[in-house]
Amino acid sequence: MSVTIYDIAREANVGIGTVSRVLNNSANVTSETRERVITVARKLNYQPHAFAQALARKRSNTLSAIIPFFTNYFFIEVLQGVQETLTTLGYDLIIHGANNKLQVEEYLQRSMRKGRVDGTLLFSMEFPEQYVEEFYQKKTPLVLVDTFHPKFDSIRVDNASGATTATEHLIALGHKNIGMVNASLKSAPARERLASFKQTLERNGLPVLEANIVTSTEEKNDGFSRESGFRGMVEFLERGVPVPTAFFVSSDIQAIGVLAALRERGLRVPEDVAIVSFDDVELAKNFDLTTMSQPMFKMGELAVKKMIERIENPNAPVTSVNFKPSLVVRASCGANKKYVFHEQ
Amino acid sequence: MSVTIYDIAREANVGIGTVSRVLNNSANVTSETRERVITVARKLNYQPHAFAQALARKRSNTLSAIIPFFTNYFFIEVLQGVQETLTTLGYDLIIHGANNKLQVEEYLQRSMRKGRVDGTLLFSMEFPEQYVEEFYQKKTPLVLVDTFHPKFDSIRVDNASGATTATEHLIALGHKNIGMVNASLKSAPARERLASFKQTLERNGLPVLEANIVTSTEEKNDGFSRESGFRGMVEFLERGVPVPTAFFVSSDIQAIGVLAALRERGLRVPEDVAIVSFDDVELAKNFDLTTMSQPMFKMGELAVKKMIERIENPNAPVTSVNFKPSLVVRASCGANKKYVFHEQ
DNA sequence: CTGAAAGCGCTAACAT
DNA sequence: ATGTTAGCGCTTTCAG
Repeated sequence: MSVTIYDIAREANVGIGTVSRVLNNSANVTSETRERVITVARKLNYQPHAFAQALARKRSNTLSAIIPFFTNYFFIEVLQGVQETLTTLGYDLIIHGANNKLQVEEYLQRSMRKGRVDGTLLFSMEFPEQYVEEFYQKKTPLVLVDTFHPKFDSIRVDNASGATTATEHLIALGHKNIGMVNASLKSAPARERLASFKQTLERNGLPVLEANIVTSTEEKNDGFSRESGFRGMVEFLERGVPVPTAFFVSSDIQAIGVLAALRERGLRVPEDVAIVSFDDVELAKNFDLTTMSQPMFKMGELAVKKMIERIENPNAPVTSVNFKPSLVVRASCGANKKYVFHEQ
Repeated sequence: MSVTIYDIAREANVGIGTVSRVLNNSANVTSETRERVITVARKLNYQPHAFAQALARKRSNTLSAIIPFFTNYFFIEVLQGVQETLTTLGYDLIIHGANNKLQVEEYLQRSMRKGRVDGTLLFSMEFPEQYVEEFYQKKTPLVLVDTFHPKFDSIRVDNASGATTATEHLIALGHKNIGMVNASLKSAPARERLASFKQTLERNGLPVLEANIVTSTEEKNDGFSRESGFRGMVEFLERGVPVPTAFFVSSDIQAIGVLAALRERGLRVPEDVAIVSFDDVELAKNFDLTTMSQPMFKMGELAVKKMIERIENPNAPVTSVNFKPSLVVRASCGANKKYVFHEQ
């Protein structure tokens, strides 16, 4: 069988209490006995039994993350931040991939299961209203990532700020007629990005033409997809209205579709049409997309920090932090001389 | 505090043993008392304490997966299969993202930590030789996914079969001069795909021209990247040799780069150059790539099944299953009339 | 400073 | 059929 503190205690001629004390670095142990215990533990290659610890400590040192398994991999990068941070803190991460609301609820249920996890992270999906009271009352540690609810801690991207920056960049480049290719309005980020886009236009004395805005009606991934961008732009071009000299696109993945549609029509990027998108996922680099970059890894790190704080202080006031995306200028906006990678 | 079997026992006027028995569906309980216990448990909203169970059962019902966090997301799809299957079996999944060998070793160490997990899944990375003995001796359940070691169970893609099918498809389409864009030879799949490509050519009486083979020397992700494909094809075109009428590309992601390089040179796909790639990740669909499809979700499912079998029978002979990829014909090979999506 | 003992919540062997 | 008891491995009083 595997080695326990009893084995160490026997071998080191001490009580198990002492062994536990040195293993946990708690005070009041002679450096002499401490040494002895440590030596024996190392010699025996002792490994603490996580569950026994969890049971005795009433704390599992593990978190769960409920993530959408279908998305554009934005969350994967955030998850990486979560996971690395957790590792340095000695926590483990259980993941639950959810593809629909039902599964989210099921996993939320599990999270309530006493003792299993110390807290849960919910990614990019709405927290179901019917669980609000329960989580709130029981003070189950919960941190929302890329989603929001006033009663729980959350970490988000400042869509308003990002859309504003993107639009202003296009305006600064001299564009007067700017369009937008948006995802489905079912998605909160899509709504927020649209609103700020319009406001920025107005604030700069530019007309807001509904004819220049295309909104996805696709179900899949709320229209944050390449096909959605492609079809959106194709439909737009068929409207026969004058083509704006620039477009703000609500995600990189859509922008890639937009690029294809534009090229099919013989329009060059950025010479004929400038593009600024949103997210800065790995692919954006490949397509030389100017885009609003989100500090995904950092968001993951912060999510963990918030969670730890919440676990340690269940009654602290709810916090919500918004990360302001930063503009990454590549070729698609035309600020640089380069052509867009795949359109050369 | 939360409700325990003691609470249920008291309320239902039975012993905790009985409560445990009905909760575990073990035999020998009057249906009358069973009813009573169940009713009380439900009324009290009893939730078993996972760690206490794990401690008593000496089984945690959780697995860990060590995954590369940087790859082309092939593993994400496999992971989804793993996760869903696990959920239906009542298992939990702890993930460890590793970006280098050191981290793999660290997580492997953790896996040995008694009691924490019942087994571990290692994805797409080599199992370090120095751990072989230890894992083998201790019979720590281990299943390798998309990687191989003779001493442990593994689930892989049959690269030889896939490369053969891909090459034969091109030959069947009438191509006589076929090139290959490969990833780094550091990667076993790349080596295997190359070998079968050559063999298939020979077997069909076609010449194997080294000048028609481009091999990536990129470190990052072993050359399985868009940039790698792009640069590879650009370099090839600069060699000035006659351009083959078809290419087998070792991954979808590289093929996307190849497409860009070809188009830059004014070569159309599939009219001037036909392409067949490998993987069938989400993007392949978007680019209308004819490719070798791997049943990723199924591989995940099977990995879990193998793991369960291994846990239940630690001494069973080691198994290794190879999934034969199947050809998915889209536009890039020219078998269909359609043009390649982004090149229209 | 340290040993002994009492749990943590549950399972399983042992009685009855 | 069901109650009782002894652990599972560890933490944490409580004495001394």
